[in-house]
Amino acid sequence: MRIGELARRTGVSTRALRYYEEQNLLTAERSNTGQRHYPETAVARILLVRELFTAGLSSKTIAELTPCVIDGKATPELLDRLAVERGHIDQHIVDLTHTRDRLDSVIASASASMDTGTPCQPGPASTAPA
Amino acid sequence: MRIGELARRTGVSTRALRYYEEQNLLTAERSNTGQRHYPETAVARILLVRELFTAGLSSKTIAELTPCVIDGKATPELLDRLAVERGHIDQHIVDLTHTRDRLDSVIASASASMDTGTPCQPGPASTAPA
DNA sequence: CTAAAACTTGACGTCGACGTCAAAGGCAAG
DNA sequence: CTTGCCTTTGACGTCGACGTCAAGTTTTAG
Repeated sequence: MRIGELARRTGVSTRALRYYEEQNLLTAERSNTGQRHYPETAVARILLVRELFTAGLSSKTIAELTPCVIDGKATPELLDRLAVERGHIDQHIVDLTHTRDRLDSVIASASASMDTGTPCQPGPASTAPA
Repeated sequence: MRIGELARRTGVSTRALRYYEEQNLLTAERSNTGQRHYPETAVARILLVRELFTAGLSSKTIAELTPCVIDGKATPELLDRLAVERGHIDQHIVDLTHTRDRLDSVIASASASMDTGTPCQPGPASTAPA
């Protein structure tokens, strides 16, 4: 498969795919005229890379970890790095959950104040009041 | 309180604080010589702003929503925006949880393969195999 | 064979959240 | 008054993940 089809099938731009290759997140066979050719497995690989980008990892980190995730090439150091990144993601989840809950209570009290017509005395969830 | 103390107490640089003001995330009194002076409540406000930045909101979005979160100034439109952002955060949590679980299974199978000495046949969690 | 579509490398542009440096003015201590 | 830290505005720099031309090949459709 060539780069255009891979782009369509993954929803990732060709520019991004070339960028991924440049960052060693992806390898490609070359035809004798220089065009990239990808195997079917490239699709899953791209989706993994996207997933890790979405999780906030940098291309450098992804480049270090994908061999482990894809091929099961795991050294103790890579497993450490993997655990560290897992920890970051976990912390991010904790933070996001906290923020979401806070927004929920803001929405709840704001909705209530709109219902009652009161100017919204902030409830116990607000951090602001002195 | 002047900008330096606020910076120390929030762990945010003075540059960032001026940037926040420029983006209308923060207001400051000015002394007759032009120096910024903040009330105690500014500390909590900064922490809220940081929380929302961490949650992936842009300064523009934060500027639109903080009046609602801080002062309870809620119009139906703001409540909508708030709910939309809550949804984004929620989706992000779902994505991150999925990625974390995937990393977990990679770590588990990689650890197992290191224990057994096998070259790590990917388990049911891997998306890669054709 | 020819025109269109797809592909190549190279290089500059973008955007957001600041970092960093510069030049100048403010403020409390000795 | 001067020393030294704090603060001011202004403006350019940065970094990552691409977007966007540009100019030239290659592949495909007719």
